[in-house]
Amino acid sequence: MLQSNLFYKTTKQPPKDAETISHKLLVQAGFIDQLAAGIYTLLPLAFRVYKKIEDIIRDEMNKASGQEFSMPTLQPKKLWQETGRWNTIDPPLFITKDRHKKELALGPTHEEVITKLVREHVSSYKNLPLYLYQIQNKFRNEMRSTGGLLRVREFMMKDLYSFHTDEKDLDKYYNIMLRAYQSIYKRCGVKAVNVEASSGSIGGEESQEFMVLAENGEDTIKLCQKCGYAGNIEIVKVKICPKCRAKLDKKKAIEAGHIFKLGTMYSEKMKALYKDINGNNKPIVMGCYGIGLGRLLATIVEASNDEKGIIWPKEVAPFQAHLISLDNKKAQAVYSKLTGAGIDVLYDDREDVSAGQKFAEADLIGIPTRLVVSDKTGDRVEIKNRDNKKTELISPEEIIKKL
RNA sequence: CGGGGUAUAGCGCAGUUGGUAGCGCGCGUCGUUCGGGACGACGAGGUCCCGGGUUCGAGUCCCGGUACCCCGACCA
Repeated sequence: MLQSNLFYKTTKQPPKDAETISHKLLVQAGFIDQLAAGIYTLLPLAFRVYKKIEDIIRDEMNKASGQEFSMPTLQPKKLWQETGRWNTIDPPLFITKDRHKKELALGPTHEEVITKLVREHVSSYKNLPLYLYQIQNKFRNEMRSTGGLLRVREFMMKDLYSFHTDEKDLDKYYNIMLRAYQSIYKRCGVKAVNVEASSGSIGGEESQEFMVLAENGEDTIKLCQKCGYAGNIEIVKVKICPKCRAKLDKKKAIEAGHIFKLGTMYSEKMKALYKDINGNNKPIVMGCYGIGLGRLLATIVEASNDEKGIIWPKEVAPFQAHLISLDNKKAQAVYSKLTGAGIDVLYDDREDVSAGQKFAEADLIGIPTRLVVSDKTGDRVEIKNRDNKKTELISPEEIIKKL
């Protein structure tokens, strides 16, 4: 990609209203644009990162036997009245009306829709277990949006729902999801701790949140340094670890994912039943597993930056390498070699921009590998990683091997 | 929804006692620069958030709205 064609714009000054580091950097580096409170456009740079995160999540869900599909955003009131959540869900629903004055909600989550679907398609224990997921826009009528992409009113979310004959089978799959989630955060380059949590208005029996330690976190967790136990302060009121009795540390964290054992609360209310081996009707046992993609993107920035800008972890970076040209004739040849080898390169081909500005922008954007071609580099290329200062002169062929 | 703030050029801001709007960045043209956000000259760019009111005159004072941000409660 030629940088002269890339739709982006960097600024020296952070936006006036930005408080969190991810909000500042994502705006300054030209990744996002605010449309209204809690509503953001993902510009091409951010969209590239978003797609990488989506691919990782999709890969992990598929490995865990999830089947991807897509449910509607518009959800009829009638369905939500079956669970009683039309009026009680918090944050409240975004409600709209069709031309016949029928009320519809913009989906904040899909327990109702999927339970309706599954009760029609599943009738026997032979149809279970079942794992379905989607990656789709969610709408939440929050009282207040905060911190740029950290809490918004419209966002992309992966939600997987699992259906089982009994609690034991749910427990088994819940642990598979737990590991899949840990793998997602690891691949996205952030350290997440899973903590015991309260289930909020989703409800259910047990839930765990995945917390990324960060100054700007809205949550506080209690962490045991000795045995690794962690819990949200919403439920852990004690000062001493319930597992090993060591002292608990309080830490600020961002909730980057949440998984729930729903049990039979939805299936009972909505009559989602299956016949067991003896021909008896039983409520389907359910679990749900959610992760917000935009929040994860911002969380990565919160966890990985320096005074100059963002430092993207390799697997989610918008480009593999940032080729900076201080000599276009030579750089063009390097660019052709790299793209010919299938490497995704952002090539700063601009001729009317100073070297200093190119470097400053490169640091701000945060692509992990920086390549420079100039009259000083001879027939080689200077390579430098975003997260350290060491530079090295190597041949284009060696770069292809390294990347 | 309760409390606190802000609103002036694309962005960040200044604007004195009420006298008809300016700075920095960015943008355009030209020239000089060219390895850490270069410099000069010229230039374009305004519903001073909206609606009323006071006044000879309102960015500025008064009243009423709206939007956005922060703290609280809730969430991925």
